[in-house]
Amino acid sequence: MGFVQRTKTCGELRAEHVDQQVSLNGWAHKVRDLGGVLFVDLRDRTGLVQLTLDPNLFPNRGDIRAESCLSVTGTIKVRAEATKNPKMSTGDIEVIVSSYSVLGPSKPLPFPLSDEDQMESVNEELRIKHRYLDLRRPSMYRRMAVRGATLRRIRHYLDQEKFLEIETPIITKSTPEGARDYLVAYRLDPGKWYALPQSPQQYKQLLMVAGIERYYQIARCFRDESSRADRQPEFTQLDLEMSFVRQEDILNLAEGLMVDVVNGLIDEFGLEKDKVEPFERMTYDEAMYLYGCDKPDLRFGLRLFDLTEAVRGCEFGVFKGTIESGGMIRGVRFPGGSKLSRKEVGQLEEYCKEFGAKGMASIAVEAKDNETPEGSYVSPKGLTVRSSIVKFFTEEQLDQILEQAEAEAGDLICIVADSYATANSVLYRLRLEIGNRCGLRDPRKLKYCWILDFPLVEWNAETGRWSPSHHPFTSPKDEDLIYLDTDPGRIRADCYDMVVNGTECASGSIRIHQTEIQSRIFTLLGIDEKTQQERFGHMLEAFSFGAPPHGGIAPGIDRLVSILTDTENIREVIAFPKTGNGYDPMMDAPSTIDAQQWAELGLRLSN
RNA sequence: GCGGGAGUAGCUCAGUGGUUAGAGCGCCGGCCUGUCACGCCGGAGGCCGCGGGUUCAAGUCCCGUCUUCCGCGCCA
Repeated sequence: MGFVQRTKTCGELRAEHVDQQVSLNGWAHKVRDLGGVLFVDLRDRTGLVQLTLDPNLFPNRGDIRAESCLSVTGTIKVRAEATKNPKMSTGDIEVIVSSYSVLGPSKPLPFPLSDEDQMESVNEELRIKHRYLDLRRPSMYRRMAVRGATLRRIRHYLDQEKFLEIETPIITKSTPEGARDYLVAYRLDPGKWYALPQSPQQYKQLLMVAGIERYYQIARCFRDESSRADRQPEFTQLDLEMSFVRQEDILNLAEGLMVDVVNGLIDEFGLEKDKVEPFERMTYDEAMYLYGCDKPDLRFGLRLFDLTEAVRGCEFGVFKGTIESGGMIRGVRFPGGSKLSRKEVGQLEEYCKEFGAKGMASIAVEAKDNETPEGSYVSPKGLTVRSSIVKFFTEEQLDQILEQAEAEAGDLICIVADSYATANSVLYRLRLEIGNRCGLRDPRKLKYCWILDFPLVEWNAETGRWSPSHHPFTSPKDEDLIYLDTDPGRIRADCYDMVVNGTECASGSIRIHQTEIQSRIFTLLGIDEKTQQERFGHMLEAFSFGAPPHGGIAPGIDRLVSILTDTENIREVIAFPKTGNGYDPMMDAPSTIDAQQWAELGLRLSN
C-alpha cells in the first residue's frame, strides 16, 4: 500500500526544525475541534506533537478521530509565545498540516487512552482483552521498553562474561515432584504426555555435563498453580549455570550482573531509584530470627526481638503456657503505635490472627511526664508503660522487655506467643504492615541482600516426607553430609536467594554432580530406586560420565521489571498477560477443540 | 480448596426497599479561529453480571452461581 512515510518522529521535533517540511506517521491521540481551527495531538512511540489544520483546506476532517492511524505532511512553525505548552517537550512548535491521509480508521474506543490518570482505574480484564490498545499508552510502552532494555543489558553483560545463550525445549517431560505441570498430549502414542518446563533446570545441568561451562537463557517457565499479583502461569527467568565454580563465584557474578543492569537502567530511563549498593548477606537462620522470614525487607529496621528469657517465670498465663510447651515469646515494635486507640490495636490483633496467631499482646510505651500516675513503673531510661498485661511482670522483667525491644517513647510493643515458626510468620507480616503504616518502605530504595545456608530439606507433615527446600538437585554442604542418615533436617545446602525490598528475586544453588550423592538425596526424599530411574535416570547416568562441579541461579525478570517500574503486579510488565484463572480474554484461551482433534489425540472426557 | 472487595450507560462511578435508575467523560447533531482536561447548546444510549427466592413493591434484602481483583493454602 502506498502511503507517505515519516521523515521525522513526533517526539523529536523542536524549534530548531522551524520551517522544515516533515512527514509523520502515528495515531491521533487527542482531537480538539474549535471550528475555525482543528488541533490534533499526533502520537508515535517517541512522543506527542500538536498538528494544526485549517478547516478551509480540509472540509471533511471528520475522519480524524481518536486513535485513527495517520500519515501527515506539514511545516514546522514556532508557536506564538502565549500559545506554547510547557507541559509538552514539543510544546514550543506545531505542525501546520498541508496534507494527511487516514491509514487506519478507528471505531470509538472501549476505554479512553488519552488520559493516563483515568486509566489506572479501568477494569483490567477489559484492558487485557484489548491489550493492543492498552499497549499504545505511553506508560505501557515505557514498561515494555524497560523490560526490553533489561534483557538487552543482561545479554550484553553475560556476553562479556563469556556466557553462551542456548535454547532448551519447551515440550519436555513431566516432573511431578514440583509444581503442577502444564501437559501436552502426544498424538503418536495416545496416553503419553509432554509437559511444559517449570524451569530448564535439568537441561542446564546436562549442558554443564556437556562441557558448555557457561550457559544462560531468557527462559519461559510454566507452572499450573494459582496466580497472585506477582505470579503468572507463564513467567520469564534469566536462567544461568556455570561449571567449575563455588558458591562465592556465582554470588559475585549474579551480584555484579544485577548491579550493572539495574544501575544502567536507572540511568537510561531516569528511574526514580537510588543506585544499588553492594548486597548485604545473612544466613537463613539469621533472617528467620531477625525478620521472621527468608526474604526480609531491609529498607527499614524494626527487627524482631525475643522476650522468652525476659519474661520467663512471669505470671501471665498465655506466656507461661507457651514457654512451658516449648514456644517462644517474640515481638516487634511499632513506632508511634502508642497513640493507637483500643479499637485500632484490636484491628492489629485481628491482622495477626489472619496469619495464624492466637492473639497479640501489646505494651504502649511513653516518656514519664507530669500526667504519669504516682507509683507507676518507670524504667531506668525514664519510660513508662501502659498495658493490660503489665501487672503480670516484675520491674526487672519490664526493664528487660524494654531493653530487648529497644523501645522508645511512643512505641507500641507488639508481642506474639507461639511456636517459633508461627510467631515468626505472624511477626514477619506485622513488621511489613508497620513498615507500610510508618512510611518506611521507601519506593526510591532498592535494598538487595543474599540469604545463604538454607536447610537442604524440610519436613512435610502432610506427606510425612522430607521435601527439598529448593529442589532435589541442590548440593548439601560437604561438612553437613554426615547428618544425611541421622538428622537430615540439620543439613545446610549450598543454596542462596537474592532478595530485594522483601521480594525473592533470584534463587540458586550449587548442584549435586555425583551419581551416588544424587541417588542418596532422592532416597531421602522418598523416591525409590525404580522411580529414580524412571524419572531421573538420564541425570544419574549423565553424572557418571565425568560431570563437572557446577551451579547456577535464576533471577525472575517479571518481578525485577515490576519493581523497577513501580507497578503493583507483574501483569503490568507483561505484554499479553492472563487473568487470575489463567484465562486470556483477548485470545479467548483456553478454548474447546474440535472433534477431530479429540480423536487424533485418542482423548475423551470421562463424564 | 478458603477468606475479603467488586460487578449499574462505551469508560469511571453515585444510587436510604417506594414515581419514568442518575452524574462526569466518551459517542451523535449544531455552534465556535489558539486550544492543549477547549468551550457552549441539544440528543441517543440501561437484561442494574446471571438464576432463584422474600415482598404489595427489589439495582437495593436472602440463597445460589459466574467473572474479576487482593490475600491464604498451593507455588520441589
